[in-house]
Amino acid sequence: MVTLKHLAEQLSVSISTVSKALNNSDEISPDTIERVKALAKHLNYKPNKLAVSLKKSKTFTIGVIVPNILNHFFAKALYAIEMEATKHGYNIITCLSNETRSKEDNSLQLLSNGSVDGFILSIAEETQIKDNIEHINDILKQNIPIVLFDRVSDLIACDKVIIDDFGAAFEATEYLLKEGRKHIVLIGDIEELSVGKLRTNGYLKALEDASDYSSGPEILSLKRGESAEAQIESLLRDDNSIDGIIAIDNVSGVIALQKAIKHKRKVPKDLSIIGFSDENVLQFTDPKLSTVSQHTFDIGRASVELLLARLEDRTPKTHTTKTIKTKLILRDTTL
Amino acid sequence: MVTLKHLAEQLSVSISTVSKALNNSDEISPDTIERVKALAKHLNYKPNKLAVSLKKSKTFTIGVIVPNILNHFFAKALYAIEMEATKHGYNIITCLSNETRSKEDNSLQLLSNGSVDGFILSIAEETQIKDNIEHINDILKQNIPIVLFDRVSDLIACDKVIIDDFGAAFEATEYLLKEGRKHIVLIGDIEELSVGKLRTNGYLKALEDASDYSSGPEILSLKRGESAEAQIESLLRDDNSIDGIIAIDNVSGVIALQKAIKHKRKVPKDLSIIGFSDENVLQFTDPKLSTVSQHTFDIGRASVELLLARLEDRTPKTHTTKTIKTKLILRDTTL
DNA sequence: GTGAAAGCGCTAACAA
DNA sequence: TTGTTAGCGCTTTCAC
Repeated sequence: MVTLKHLAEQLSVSISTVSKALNNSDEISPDTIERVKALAKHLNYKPNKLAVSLKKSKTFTIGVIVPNILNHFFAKALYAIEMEATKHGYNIITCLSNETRSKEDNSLQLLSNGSVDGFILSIAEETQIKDNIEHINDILKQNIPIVLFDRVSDLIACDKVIIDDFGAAFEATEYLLKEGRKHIVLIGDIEELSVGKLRTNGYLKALEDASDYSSGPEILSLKRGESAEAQIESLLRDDNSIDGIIAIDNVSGVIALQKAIKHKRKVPKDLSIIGFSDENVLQFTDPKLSTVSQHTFDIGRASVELLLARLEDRTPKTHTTKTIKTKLILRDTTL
Repeated sequence: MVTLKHLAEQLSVSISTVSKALNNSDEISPDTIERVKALAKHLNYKPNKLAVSLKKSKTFTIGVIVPNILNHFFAKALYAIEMEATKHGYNIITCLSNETRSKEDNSLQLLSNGSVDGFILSIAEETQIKDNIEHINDILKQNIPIVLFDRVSDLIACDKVIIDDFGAAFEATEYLLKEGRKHIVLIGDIEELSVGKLRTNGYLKALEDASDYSSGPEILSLKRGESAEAQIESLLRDDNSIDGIIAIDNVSGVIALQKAIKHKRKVPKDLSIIGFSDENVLQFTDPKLSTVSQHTFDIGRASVELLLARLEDRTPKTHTTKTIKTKLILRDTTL
C-alpha cells in the first residue's frame, strides 16, 4: 500500500507537504502540488480511509440495519439508501436483524465503536412486539444519530421516515366502498407491527364512516406457523360473498389474486383486490394488482437525507418525522 | 467515546496495562485484569474499531459488490453472505454496481484503500458484455483477494463460486424431452452473461442429443427495451404447438406461467414450464413453478468461506472454483 | 513555501 | 507485573 511517507521519500519532501499538496493547500507552491499529484497518480496512491477516519473522527459510513432483506420492500429501501449514500460520498455497512432483537442489538453494539457515523434502522419484529427498545435508546444516548424508517416507535426520540399508513388504508377501503363493495375483508400478517396496526385502523375507520355498509369489519390475521396460501385460499373458497380484499402486507394481495384466479372468481368484476407494496413487487401477475404504492425509493432517500442533515448539524435540536406520500395505484384488480 | 486513556486515568495505571488487561494478557495480574474489566464494563467501553484496524492492518470487513439487489437472487446471496460473515465476526460493506462497469470500478477503488480485507463480487452486466475486467485485476494486483460468484470471467484469476449452469439447463431440457415434449422453447434475457451462455448451451446440447426430437432449437431472447411480458405473451399466443418452456433467468418462467394461465393453456398437461431460480422467488403462483434451484444460500456461504480461507492463508497458492450443485425441483408445472 | 511535531486510539516490543 | 515507547497513516498547528 502506497502511503504519504512513500511519496514524501520519493520526492524528498516532508510528509506534511505531501498531505497539504494533495489537499490543494495554498500554503504549497503550485509547482510542488503538481509534482506530488503526478507521483501520487503514477503510484496509484489512495489515502488510507481508516487513518483519515480515525484522525477526523468521521467515517463517512452509515450503518444500515434492516429486518429482512428477502422482503422486497426492504431490498428496495436498501437500494435507495445505497444510491443516496453513495451520491453523498458515504458507504453503507449492512446488517440484517432477521427480525430478532438480539441481532439488532448486536449489530448496533458492534458498529457503535467508531465504525459508523450514524444508523438507519427499521425495527425488528421481535423488538416491536416486546416494545423493548432500550438498546436503541442506548445508542442515541451515546450521541450517535439514528434515523428510523417504516417501523418506528414512539418510545424513541429521533428522526423518522414513515408513510401515512392509516390514511393509505383508509383511502383504499374507501375506494372499494365507492365501488359498491358489500363485504370487504382485510388480510395481513403484520398486525403486531406499528404499520400493521395503523393500516388496520384505517380500514376500520373507513368502514365505520360508511353509512350504508352493513356487514361488519372482517380481518384475516394470518397465523405464522401455517401456510398463508392455505389460509387465504380457504377464506375465498368458503365465502363467496366476499367482494373486496385489502391486503396490508407485501404479499397477501398477490396470493389472494392467484387464489381468486384459480377459483375462477371474476376479478375485478365480482371481487376487487388492493395490495400494499411498492410498485414492482411481484409485478408479473395478470391481471396486475392494484396497490397502495409506498414509494419505497423515496423512503430510503429521505432517510439518508435526514441522517446526513443531522450529521452535518443542519437540523434543529428537535426531531423530524417525515411522512412520505402514498398513492393508490389502480391497475387491473379494481374497477 | 470512552478510550483506553480514560480507563487508564481512572485506574491510575498505564494505557498499555489497560490494553493488555482487556486482552487477557498473562502479563497482567488477575487482580488488575478484574479491576480494568469492571470499569470498562461500567463505562461501556468499546475498543475503537478504526484504531484497531489501522494498527493491525486488518479490518474484519468484506466489501460486497452486487449488480442488482432488486433481483431476488442477489438479495438472497447478500443475505447468505451477511449471515456467514457475521458468524465469523466480519462486517460487510455493500455496494451496488447497478450493472454498470463504472460504478463497479468506483466501488472497488473506494474500498481498496484499507476499508476492507477483501471483496466478494458478481460481475456487472456491462462489464461482462464488454469483457473489460481490468479494474478487477487491478485490485488483485494490489494483493487484495476477491471471490467471484455466479457471474465470473476466465480472464480473472481468483477464487470463484458458480453453479453448473450448463448441466442444469441440460438436465431440465432432458426432463422435458422425457416427458415427450415436441416443441421446447428457451426464454431468457441473460444471453450476454456467462451464465446465460452456459445455460443456453446446455439446452442446445440436450436437444442435439435427442434423436427423436424433430423441431430445432428455438430461443426467445428478450429484448431489453421492450416488455418481457408482451414478448412472452405473443410467443404463447402465436404458436399453439409450444409444449415446453425452459426459462433461464429469474422471472421469465413466472411470466410464462401467468400468460399460459391467462390463455387457458393446460399446465402441465399441454405445456410444461421450468424456471431458473432459487426456491422461493415468486413463490405464490398457483400452480407452483417447477425450477432449477440454484441453492443461493450455499453460493453466498461458500463465497465467504473461500474469502476467509484466503484471508487467513488457509488456501493453496492456486485458485479454487467451487461448483454448487443445482437441483431440478419438480412442482406443479411439469408432469 | 516547507517541515517538525503532536495526536486520533490502539497494540506490542522492550525496558524496568 | 507494570510502564515506556514507537508506530499504524493521516491531518493540522505552529515554527522556520
